[in-house]
Amino acid sequence: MRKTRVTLKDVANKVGVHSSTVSRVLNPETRKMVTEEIAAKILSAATEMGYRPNAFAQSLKTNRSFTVGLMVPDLTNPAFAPIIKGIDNMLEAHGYSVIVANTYNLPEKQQSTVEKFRERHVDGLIIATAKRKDKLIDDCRREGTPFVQAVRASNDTDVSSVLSDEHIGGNMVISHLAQLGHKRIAYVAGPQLFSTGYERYQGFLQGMKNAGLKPDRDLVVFCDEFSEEEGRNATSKLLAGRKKFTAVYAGNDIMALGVYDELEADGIKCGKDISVVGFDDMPFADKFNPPLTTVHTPLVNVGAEAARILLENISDPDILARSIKLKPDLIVRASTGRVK
Amino acid sequence: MRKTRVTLKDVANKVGVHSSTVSRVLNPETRKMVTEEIAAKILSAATEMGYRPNAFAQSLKTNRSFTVGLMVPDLTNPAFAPIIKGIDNMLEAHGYSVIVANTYNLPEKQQSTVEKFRERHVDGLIIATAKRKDKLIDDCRREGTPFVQAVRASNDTDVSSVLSDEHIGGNMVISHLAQLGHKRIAYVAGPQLFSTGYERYQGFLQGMKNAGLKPDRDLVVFCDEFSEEEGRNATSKLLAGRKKFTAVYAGNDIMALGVYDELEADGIKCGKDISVVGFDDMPFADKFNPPLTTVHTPLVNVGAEAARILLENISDPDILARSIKLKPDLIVRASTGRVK
DNA sequence: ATATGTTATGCAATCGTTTGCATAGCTTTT
DNA sequence: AAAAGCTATGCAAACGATTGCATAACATAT
Repeated sequence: MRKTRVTLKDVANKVGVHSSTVSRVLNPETRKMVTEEIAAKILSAATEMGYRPNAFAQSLKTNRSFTVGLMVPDLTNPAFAPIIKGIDNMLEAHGYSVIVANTYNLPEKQQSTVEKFRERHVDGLIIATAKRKDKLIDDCRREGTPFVQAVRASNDTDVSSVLSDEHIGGNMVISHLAQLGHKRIAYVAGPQLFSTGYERYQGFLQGMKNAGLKPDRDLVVFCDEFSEEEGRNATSKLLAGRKKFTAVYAGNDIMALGVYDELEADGIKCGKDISVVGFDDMPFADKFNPPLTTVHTPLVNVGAEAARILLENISDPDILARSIKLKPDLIVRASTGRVK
Repeated sequence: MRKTRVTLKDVANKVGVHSSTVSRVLNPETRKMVTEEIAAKILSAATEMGYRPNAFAQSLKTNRSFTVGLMVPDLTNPAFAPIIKGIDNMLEAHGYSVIVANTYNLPEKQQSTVEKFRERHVDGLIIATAKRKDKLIDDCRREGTPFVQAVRASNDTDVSSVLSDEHIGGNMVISHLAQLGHKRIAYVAGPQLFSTGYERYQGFLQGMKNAGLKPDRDLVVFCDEFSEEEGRNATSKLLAGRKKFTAVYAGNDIMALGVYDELEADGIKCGKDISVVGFDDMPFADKFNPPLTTVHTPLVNVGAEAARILLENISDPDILARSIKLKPDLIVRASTGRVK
């Protein structure tokens, strides 16, 4: 029951010096100010007594918490795990801790989360919840705490962000499908109020153009969320329409799963009768039935880069905003095939 | 650029009272000590000025951080997402923030993480990394910070834990398989140094006994980690052996995926030729090929209960340790079928 | 009118660090 | 040997909140 933690003063008393001297020794930057012999004595006493600095006291004095806040919509979405991993690994290596919060796409939740983070004086924020137009981002900018957007970004040009290049992804998908002979390609679009939903749709349009295909308005369905259910709904709408299609390209892998479901329910074999493509390459996308052809976005790297930029921004608050788009890859699996 | 945060003193000056009065008003417990009229004035001034308490200063004084540390082996494992969600939701509702750390099953990492948490003076710990015999748990117990184990637990009886009831799970699986006519059931065991690996194996043995079946030593393979690769290796060993088997029960879903791979590679149809069962019911287990019959462990609840117990333990440190085992369910899908 | 009790507020110490400044104890210069 | 210059350490004031104690101000009892 050693409830009483060892403090600077304890160490100081033991060695017979003043606590400020101990502080200087324990801080690498100021270590050289004190006589080597004494420093050594202090160091050994500190480790022997098991001294650990009190992070509160330090932070209170220095106004740095070595803590960053991370906002994600819902970490039950498996695509976020690799992102968090990338963030965590990068930050941890620099002595930072990460506080995670789910916001479930609820504005109030987002607001309260930012306030919580402010109270805890996080040194920076990573925001993976932004809408294309987001008051929250304005607030954050005004407030002054360094932050970077990851995965999704608002339209603001003067804030840093790390995304995957959704346009290129779209191009790759369509050119792949076109090569397989597909012409009538349906698009199941994610929510357009998120950059992912919007940009991927733009990528689809551009890809069609580049492939010399004309997107059919009746073969595009917009969804309200990136969910299986919305994927199913969209697909049933497509099936109910009178327009034929030979391939479905979905706004993300989870929606693609919904597409699978609804097609199968209609007796249609995914990958044989109709090709399906997703986006993200979420974990286990290769295990689905059939294994899903999808755009692999380097999720771990998105996280890591976001963290890196944030660190730069923390150490130099006046650095200019940077936007990074990471190149995705097309992963061809069994859900796409030559048009019948 | 409002870098300067509003402090208690600022509010006090504005209203013309002392900062201690403001403190009392802002703290619900002591609000009644001050005249209503003044309290109202302070309250409105505080909100108007946008006062937010400085968490460090508070924590320094009160020795409470309203922060808890969470250690997981690897949050890339999709099974952990729901657990974290359960934890986060519960703690958040009580004003706590969660700091997550991956330890990748590395003892040094675990050690350094606990130290980091100590520095940050977390009010409690949730540990999902424990081995059956774990020095770390001893350390934590000695140290005195409240903690609870989740998912996995050490053998210690006097520490709290929240697990799923692995034995019952095993029974359900075996009785299901027996009912389908399976007698020669192989077991791909997870690492025995984790309670999950060990208890599930015990559950398998017990289930066999209850079903009047004799486990065949040659049909049990022990793996070093809960990974697809180990699942594959184990399966190839089983296939190489001369003993026939009609079903494979794996220590968790991820290993079951490895089993799938290796069986398919051998031209064996999972669910038809050989039945396969997993454990956990990880997200998207219903999307695999074939959809996986598995033991559903209530992951969100495991997290939530762990958090609840921790909260109790924080508010009353002398409370006695509690161990909760949540009842799992068998989810029958297409990976199991009548024996051929 | 004085003594007593009650209550609302202020004072000041404290939590454990960090850090600018003062100073004691040297060394070096002249 | 006195003056000047270093350097290593200590002193004490922060940081922003909480809280036991003192006290001013008023109400009540005698």
